[in-house]
Amino acid sequence: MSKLTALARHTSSAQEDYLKALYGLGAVQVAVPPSRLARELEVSPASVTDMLAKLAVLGLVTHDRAHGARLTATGRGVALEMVRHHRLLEAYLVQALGYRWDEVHEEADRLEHCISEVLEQRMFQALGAPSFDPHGDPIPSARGLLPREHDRCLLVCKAGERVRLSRVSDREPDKLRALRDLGLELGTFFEVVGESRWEGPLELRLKGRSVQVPLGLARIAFVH
Amino acid sequence: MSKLTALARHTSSAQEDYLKALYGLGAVQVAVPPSRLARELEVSPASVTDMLAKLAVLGLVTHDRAHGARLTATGRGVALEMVRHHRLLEAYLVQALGYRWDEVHEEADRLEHCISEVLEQRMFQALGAPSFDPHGDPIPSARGLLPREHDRCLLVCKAGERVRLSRVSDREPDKLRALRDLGLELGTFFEVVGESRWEGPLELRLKGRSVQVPLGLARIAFVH
DNA sequence: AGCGGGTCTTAGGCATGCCTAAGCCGGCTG
DNA sequence: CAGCCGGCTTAGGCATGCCTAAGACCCGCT
Repeated sequence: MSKLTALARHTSSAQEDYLKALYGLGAVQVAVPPSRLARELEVSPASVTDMLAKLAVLGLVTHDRAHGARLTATGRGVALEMVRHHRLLEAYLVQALGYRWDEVHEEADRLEHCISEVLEQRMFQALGAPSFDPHGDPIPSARGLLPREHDRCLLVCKAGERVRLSRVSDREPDKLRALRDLGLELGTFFEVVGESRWEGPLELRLKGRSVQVPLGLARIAFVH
Repeated sequence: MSKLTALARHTSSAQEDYLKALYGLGAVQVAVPPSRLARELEVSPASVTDMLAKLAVLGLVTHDRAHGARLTATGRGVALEMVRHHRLLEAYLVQALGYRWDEVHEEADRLEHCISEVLEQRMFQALGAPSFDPHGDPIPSARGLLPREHDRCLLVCKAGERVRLSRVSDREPDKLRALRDLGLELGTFFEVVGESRWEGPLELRLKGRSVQVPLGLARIAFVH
């Protein structure tokens, strides 16, 4: 099917962005309101209406006013291909070319639209068939299956919990840099010493040191 | 200047294609007729007129009806950046990801427009500052300087010459495959046993074997 | 039930990059 | 010297993807 979609498809990079965003907003399970998509992609609601109409004609989404937009099986396939490209690229840039985890998102966002299936394969093999990207997000397999993760946001952890950093949002480079500066990398083991109270920072004990984590950083960090 | 152009610029990938093509057609030294460019890019002459007008407004080309189009210093800079991206990508795909020399051109043509200067740098370093791409074309330095080559087309070699394959055109994958199948790789040493006569094949002696090279292949091969 | 407000869509426009068709222009040839 | 032919440009159109402004629609609240 990967080959079929690749042949049957002439998706533009804008279309791919919409599909990927829909996937990220959960449009496989639930209908996503256009306004949500517009905010996500930073375009006007009118543009979303336009594009959803086009994607519907292509059979990539279903769309009715009452509920919003949902991905079809085909649309989900294209979206997953983009997600796979994105995460694989992030992994490759970090592991093969020495990028830091806060540098890769933007680069991957551009490249994900223009790599071939061959290049995807070669990177995948060069990395030894990785399962996760540098932010701890799972890399979908070629068949589109995602290993499911059961992590929780650092924000909801209770004092006394001993956990490991399993995943971070890849969106905000500056926050990623800040987390690393605090000593938090993927896999870092630590104890939650103090929960957040009155929107104050969390306190962690990490390699013997005490670390204060502001709310905005805890929000993008996930543990298990 | 590399940084200046990168900032001052918002060149589209179409514009970059025109500039690169102009560079390839020698528009640094001589004026290139629009028809030549149209053929090269496989677009209509009218499209070329349109685009040249836009590029002229941006100060990237000069263009008058009498002579044709020439690159300005800035336009040459952008073109060279694309050439550098293209050749570096080709080198990277071959050396780091196991591509064959006939597989890289198309991939590089897409990627050259969307890699950052950072990625360019990292690939360059990962390869150990290479001077040539897998087809023997020189990789322009960041400052835009080209090591100049003095090779000759295999077609004009005389019987008895002992030479080394130094460069091949990267355009036609099937011809590249055929050359490799004949045992001709970059650096391969051989003797020209028989020149082409009446448009027949050349005959080479290569590692003790006698090899027939059709005209169409000899045309894209260069030696020194 | 009626109104208000937010959401979604329609209508009309703009920029990019391509096309075809038609006109212009200049140089070569009869 | 005139006419023709090929190359270049202009004019007008189309598709994509975005926008703003204005209308339609729905839901909840009074």
